[in-house]
Amino acid sequence: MYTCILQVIVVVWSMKIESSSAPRSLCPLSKALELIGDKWSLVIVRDMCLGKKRYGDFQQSPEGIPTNILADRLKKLEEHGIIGKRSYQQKPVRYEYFLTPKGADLLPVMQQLIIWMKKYDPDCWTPPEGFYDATPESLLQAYSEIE
Amino acid sequence: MYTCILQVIVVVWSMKIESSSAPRSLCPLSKALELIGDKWSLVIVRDMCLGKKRYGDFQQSPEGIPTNILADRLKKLEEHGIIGKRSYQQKPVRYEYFLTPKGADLLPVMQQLIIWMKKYDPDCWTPPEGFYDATPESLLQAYSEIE
DNA sequence: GATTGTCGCTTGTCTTTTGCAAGCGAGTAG
DNA sequence: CTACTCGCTTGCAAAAGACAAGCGACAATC
Repeated sequence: MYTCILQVIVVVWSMKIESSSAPRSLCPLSKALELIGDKWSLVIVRDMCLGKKRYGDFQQSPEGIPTNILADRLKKLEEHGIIGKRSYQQKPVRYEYFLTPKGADLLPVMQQLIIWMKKYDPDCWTPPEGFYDATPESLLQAYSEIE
Repeated sequence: MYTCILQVIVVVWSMKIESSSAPRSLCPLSKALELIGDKWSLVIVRDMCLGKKRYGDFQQSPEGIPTNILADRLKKLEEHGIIGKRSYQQKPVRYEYFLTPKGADLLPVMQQLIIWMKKYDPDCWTPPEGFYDATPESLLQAYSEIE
């Protein structure tokens, strides 16, 4: 009897711990929003499109992302395969971040968001030259040229 | 002296009350995320694209949006001109919601999000026939055909 | 005509997330 | 030895979110 109750508790707990909980639905829009539907994730991806790589780079963006949120988002974006990291020095070991193909493929989403916002809020900034012409492939190309 | 302090308090308060606070930056992506960068807003817009109009319709979506969040988002989306509402009955007065041109123009954003998610998570649902071919204009057209 | 039910919310309460500031460890520079 | 940088982590208060219950204005039913 009590054993049974304990088992239920354990199961409920393990459900909370393992695999970041079940999706709300299998709708692709809803699932996408569960991954990147917040105010900061795409700002970080934007910065990476613009060539930023390091923790300090992201911190210096004009939006002023809180440092604990930045650390959390970098971890989640990596868990979801949107970004990757590699160490750029030992002693102490430090990492720089880069877009994976999955992350680069978010470019069309951001382009559409920007087109939409520019249309209804003309005061906001104009993206850098060639931004609308960029493709996920051209972003990844930029990485391979560096190495 | 005390008058001065009171003035300061009034100014700070009025800054909080008027116009929903200053944007983090004028970057169009960042501003767009401040409007619709959350897990629920685009789910509601999606439902409206699919022809849902009423509070109860939105509640019945498979994601199960909490009712207070739904009320809050409908209010905010209306404040930002993304949706509108009109009464469909008196006694008691009840409203139904519809996409404005600004709201309908979010369709390309959602289409790109869905393309992205389908590419990296093939298990999720396939959108209804003709979804990718729809345009903001065709969504608004649907409204005018009803009346 | 009292009761039950529906619709579109609002309210209360608790939990989670966010924002801000401070701290910290492993180094380098002076 | 002290000061400083970088990339975080920790602590805490405030805001937002989730869940359940309630509510007002009616329509339908008993």
